[in-house]
Amino acid sequence: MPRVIKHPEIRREELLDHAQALFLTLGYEKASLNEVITAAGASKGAFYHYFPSKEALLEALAERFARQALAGVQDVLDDPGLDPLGRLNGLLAQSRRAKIDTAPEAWALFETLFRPDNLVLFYRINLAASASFSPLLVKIIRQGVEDGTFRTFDPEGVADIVMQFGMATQGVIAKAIAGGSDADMDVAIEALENRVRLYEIALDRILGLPDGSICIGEPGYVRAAMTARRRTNSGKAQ
Amino acid sequence: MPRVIKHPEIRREELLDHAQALFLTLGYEKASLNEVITAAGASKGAFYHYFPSKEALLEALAERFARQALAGVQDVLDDPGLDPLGRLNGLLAQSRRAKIDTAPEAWALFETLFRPDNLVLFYRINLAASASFSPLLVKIIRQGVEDGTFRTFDPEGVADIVMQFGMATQGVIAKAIAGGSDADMDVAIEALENRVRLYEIALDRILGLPDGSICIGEPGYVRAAMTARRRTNSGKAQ
DNA sequence: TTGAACGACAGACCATCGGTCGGTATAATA
DNA sequence: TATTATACCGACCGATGGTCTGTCGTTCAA
Repeated sequence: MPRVIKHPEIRREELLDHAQALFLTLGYEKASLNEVITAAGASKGAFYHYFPSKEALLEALAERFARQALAGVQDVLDDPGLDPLGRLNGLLAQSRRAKIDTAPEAWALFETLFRPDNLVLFYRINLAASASFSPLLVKIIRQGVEDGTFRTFDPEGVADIVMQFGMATQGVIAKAIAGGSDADMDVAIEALENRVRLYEIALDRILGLPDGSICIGEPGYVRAAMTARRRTNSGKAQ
Repeated sequence: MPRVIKHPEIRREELLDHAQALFLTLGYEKASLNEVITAAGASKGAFYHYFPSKEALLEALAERFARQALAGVQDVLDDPGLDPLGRLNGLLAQSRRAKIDTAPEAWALFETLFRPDNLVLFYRINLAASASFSPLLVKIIRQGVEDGTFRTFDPEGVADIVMQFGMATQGVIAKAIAGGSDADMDVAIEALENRVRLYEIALDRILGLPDGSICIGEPGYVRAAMTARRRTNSGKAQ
């Protein structure tokens, strides 16, 4: 093969792109480095020039995901007109929105990210996401406690639970997507709607808020978004 | 090597035992099949006679763990004198007890099970445990809803959240164990106590129970158990 | 008592994997 | 231009999970 020299950033991104595609379709363990390398049109030497190991590639990929997720809620984070409750609700709603009515490619991503094969990748993304989100959540909750809107004896614990809830809804959404038949899908949507309500209730309580303060999304929102999505998909299929 | 023939069940258990030891100390990926096989005093042929793949070995190991966990709460499950709330509390307390003041070898197990290396194994165990516990939880919750002690619109969702809580406390306990210094340990214990309270509050709420109904353990219990444990350990060390 | 059938086991062997290394072409710097 | 540093190449390596052929011992029908 002729020698090809690219801008380091581009080469690195290409490696990450193809790693992402292959890790998601085959799973981290089953996708071999050689596949990633040839798919990216690079060589062993090039790869190991950028990443010290396959593991490091996974790590970098997880960080990139986390960075993107963080960027997606940056405006909610920066908005100076939001009080702690508003910001928390905004965060929850935004993360939910990002999962449900997002671009098709990201949608497909979610679909695959929850396959058992992708356990490792998923876990690393969660870890990276937790590392960047948790401190922000803690800060918001602390602020809320100070100004009296929240009431809790364990801000870190609450932040952890909020993260958990986020992750759990992802799992439920994944089930909803993966469900084969329309009936499966309906059941999954119902489950997701219920789960969101459950989380709202629990969060209200552990934050010492009056009922209905935490509002991740209006009832029926999920169903509406999902059926819209389904129409688009079947439209494409025809 | 001379040919050794053992009773199939014994051979299988031996393979599982040594796999457990090696998977836990080295992690699933880093522990090689050959190591497991030689440790168990078997051969490649023997191994592949019992398990179709390394993956299957992991699966079988996870199932064995789940079975043991289930056996640990069997009495609570069977006790006919318990109402749904009592049974749920018993389950939560028992699972918490099993984690904290258990036999030293199981304690060491917990210590290692949460190392990042053991992600895959841990996940498989959780999966297997969820598969066997969730239906039982759902049944209990349904019963509680019928006889009016619980009030919820989504028993499955609540069951899922209960499972999640269980898993999450495991993580917090692991941190408490892993914490190096006594100060770290104290912080972790504090965090765990808080987290347990948080869960109790949240569960009370999503089950429509009056405050204080869900009681995973009296305040201070964790600290007491942990310091007792610590004394034993330092006693041994001297 | 034999011998076919089968379960249990042994271990040589294989493709492939992640990772290494010596080397080369290009860019940057002097 | 000379020298160094960067980006890249691909042959090569040991180890790994997995396969395959074959052997030993038991069982049980004839």
